[in-house]
Amino acid sequence: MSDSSRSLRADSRQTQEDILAASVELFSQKGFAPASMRLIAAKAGVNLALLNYHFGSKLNLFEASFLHCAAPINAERIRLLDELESNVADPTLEQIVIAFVDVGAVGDANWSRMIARVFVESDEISQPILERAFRPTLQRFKTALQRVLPEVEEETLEMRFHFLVGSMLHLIRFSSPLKLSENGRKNWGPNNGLDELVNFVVGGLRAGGSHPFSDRRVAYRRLS
Amino acid sequence: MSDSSRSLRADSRQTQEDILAASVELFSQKGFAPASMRLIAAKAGVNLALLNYHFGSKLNLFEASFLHCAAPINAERIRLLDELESNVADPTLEQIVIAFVDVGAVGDANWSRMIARVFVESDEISQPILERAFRPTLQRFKTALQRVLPEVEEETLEMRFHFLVGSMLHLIRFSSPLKLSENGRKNWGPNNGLDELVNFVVGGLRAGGSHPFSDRRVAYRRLS
DNA sequence: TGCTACTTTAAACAACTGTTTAAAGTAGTA
DNA sequence: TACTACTTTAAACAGTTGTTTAAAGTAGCA
Repeated sequence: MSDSSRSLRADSRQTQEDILAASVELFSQKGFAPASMRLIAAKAGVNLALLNYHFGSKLNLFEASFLHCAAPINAERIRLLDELESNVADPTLEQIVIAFVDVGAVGDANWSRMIARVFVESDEISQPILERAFRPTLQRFKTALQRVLPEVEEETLEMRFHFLVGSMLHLIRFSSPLKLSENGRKNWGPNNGLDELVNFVVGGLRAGGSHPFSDRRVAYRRLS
Repeated sequence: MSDSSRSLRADSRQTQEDILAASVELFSQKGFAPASMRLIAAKAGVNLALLNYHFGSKLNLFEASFLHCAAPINAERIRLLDELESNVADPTLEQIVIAFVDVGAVGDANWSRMIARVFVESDEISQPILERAFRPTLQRFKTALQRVLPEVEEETLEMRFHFLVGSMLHLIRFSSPLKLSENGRKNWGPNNGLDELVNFVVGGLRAGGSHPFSDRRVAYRRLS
């Protein structure tokens, strides 16, 4: 069973790769429910039953598709952070953010869209998958961020990291923002808006505000 | 047909309200596809055929559910902004952001989750619905933001507004961030993290960085 | 060649999907 | 009471869903 020279012929591996490529494309574009097994099988050019034969169930296939994209992306993130910390005396906040956010270089555009998709599936599907896949990476970056932002409280930093992820996922989800004017789509410039994203989240992570929102809101509402 | 005293008895209106309440709850929690018409009908306590009778199709019901939540929320946003601009000589960036972000006071928690859900459905479903419902509100706030942030270029500001929306949706989607440590969920403090969100996006909107990302990345990558 | 383990196939399964239909029910009007 | 317009109901429609099954196919080994 574990003898790799006898089991797993070349055809089987190729089949599994074809299935994964097709499912990543369809899951990332349509989401879990609308991407049917038959659609995936057709796009992969394989028999329908092979999906269940090789991956067990649709949910397993979804998780496998996610890990197929998330693992190399997170590995690259860690690699960039390692490289940064071993080569530079004092990594800047910007450099750390870039190492986390610039995931487009790994795989194709569908890979990051696949990850973004998992974040918005219903909790039963996404929660267990996400926590296992991302905790180590998030922990590493949190530590790195704490070093360059010692003045930010730990809980505040975690939330700001959370917002960073939200901005990034939103950028991945939409190739362009909801258009504000009538005349078509805006030009996103170079890097698909990544440079603007970095500026934004660096500003957010560094934000100084510490007044509790509730006080300000009360004060503001009393104006009227 | 437009005679309101004859058509639309009380029972019919009640039925439609029950259907809308149930569909908002199920659509917001499960998304479009997994929330079946039968599930919605059961939760509303009405006959299955009434959903199509009153709303035409599932997609129409989805759109109606969205508008049921989005319209009052956007109205409240505009109202707060109007109030702000007519009562205060120079509204601060923080006040404008709060007027946009503090949507929890309208309806219940499902309302904002319903809106967040539409943003992550597939493009065919969400794109036309979103643009029509949000363009006026986004335009108004964009103008208000431009006034307090004259130093930020228009396109940059639009993108930063885009990231603001992403952070907000992410906060709505997750009641708590992916936990970074083993010991359960973090405490989100008062206002469900809204105060932290405001600090973060205000910092991001004010961010000074204007160096193009591509240059920095090249420089950074050459370090290794 | 016969044997074994693995892979692929077409067909079928039961359950569920959104939607429609025709009939029954309801209430106000003439 | 008969008439009208509107609402509700149970049942059925045709199509799709994920998954399973039994048979056929394939390749390496004795």
